[in-house]
Amino acid sequence: MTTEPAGLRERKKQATRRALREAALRLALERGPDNVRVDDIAEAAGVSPRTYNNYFSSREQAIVAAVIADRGSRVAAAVAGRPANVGLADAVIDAIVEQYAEPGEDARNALLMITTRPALRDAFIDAATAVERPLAEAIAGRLGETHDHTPRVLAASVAAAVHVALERWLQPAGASLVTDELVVSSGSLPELLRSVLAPLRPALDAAASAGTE
Amino acid sequence: MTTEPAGLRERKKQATRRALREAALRLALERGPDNVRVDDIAEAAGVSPRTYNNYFSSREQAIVAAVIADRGSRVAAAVAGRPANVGLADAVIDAIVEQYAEPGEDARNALLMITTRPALRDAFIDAATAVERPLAEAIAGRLGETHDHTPRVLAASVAAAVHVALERWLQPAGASLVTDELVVSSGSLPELLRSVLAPLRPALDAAASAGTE
DNA sequence: GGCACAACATGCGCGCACGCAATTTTGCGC
DNA sequence: GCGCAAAATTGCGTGCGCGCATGTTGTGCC
Repeated sequence: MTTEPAGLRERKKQATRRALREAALRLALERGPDNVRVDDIAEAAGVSPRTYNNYFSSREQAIVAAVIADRGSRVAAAVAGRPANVGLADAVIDAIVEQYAEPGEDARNALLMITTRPALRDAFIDAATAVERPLAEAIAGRLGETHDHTPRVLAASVAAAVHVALERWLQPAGASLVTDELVVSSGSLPELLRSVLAPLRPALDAAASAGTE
Repeated sequence: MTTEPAGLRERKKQATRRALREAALRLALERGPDNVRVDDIAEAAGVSPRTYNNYFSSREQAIVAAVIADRGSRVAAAVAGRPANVGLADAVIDAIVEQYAEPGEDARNALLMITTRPALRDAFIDAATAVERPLAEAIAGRLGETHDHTPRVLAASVAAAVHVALERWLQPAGASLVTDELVVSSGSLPELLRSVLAPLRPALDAAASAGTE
């Protein structure tokens, strides 16, 4: 299903893409992100600097992409893989939390580097938008063929909530607004994710029950 | 309430900001957006080019800002202004639709220009994110003092839905050729907005009823 | 196999975004 | 008024994003 044989053309493209993002991350970790120019990444990946920008539209994107990789499709697969008797809300929320649970040791200090540089931090947060499209298709699969905007909107909302969670999570110590209250940047990411996704539960449930009626 | 007297400092800043965005839009309409450099905008507004980037982080942002202006605070005000007996969902949805109903003749051909240039189109769509923060506060005001993430998440979801609507609205209908001009594919924007916001209704209602319990 | 075409890689050039440090303006207490 | 600290403006320099024109490589059709 997900195994497209694909032509030589497509395979080379994917190879170049992964070569670029891995080179970007490796160099950034070795010398620090500020001491890596686009030219260096391109050279390390064996392509011209101009070609780099055919794959990534910013320097930060490549570094972040190496950490995120294909989180989008993994989330989509996780949603699709949940048994049919669990509700849509649980399927989606569990899939998100599961895929954002941080794994490897190597990814951990990559994240450490990312969170310290504002530009990288922003790119990382924005990358959450990438789940929207695959997630929308997975949701559509569970809702049956509704050809309105519901799956897109739900997926976009979930992505937006994740966005909020990541912002909160990476916030150094926000200068609070009018009411300064003890806002602890707080607990684990999974916990935070469940917390921000909770308000969307009614919308997910409603869409699911509307689909099965 | 919203009328901060503000010091001279803040007033001059706002004046500069509006001078910049209005100059940007005017020049873009006069000569076409591709024939306007940031230096021109800065000069027309009477500031240095470097200062321009203290206010707007891209050339397109200023042009788009002139059309959007303070839609964020207008939406927030509209939400806050709805009588207390109408539900949160209706308050929010009506406020959004109302503020996105296109008014002036001048704004109309500005939109025409924006929709044709991809860079401007993207900037315009992304600008919908600006409603998030004011809307969150307005929602928080209606929900009473819940100090969890609910208002933020709901506002972000609404913004995301608007995002989807704008994408759909400005999409040149699939892989269309470059031949068209001003093709607004599907129905009216208000209609589209109500359609994409409908799936979020349960979430808004649930938050409201949880607040009043 | 060869040929026409489409997709991709590359070089060039132009503006642009932004960090940094120096300079001017604003707000405030005296 | 006076002076001083915070904030805003400005110039400069550097690297970057991308449109365009051109060379190169994979793909479908006969």
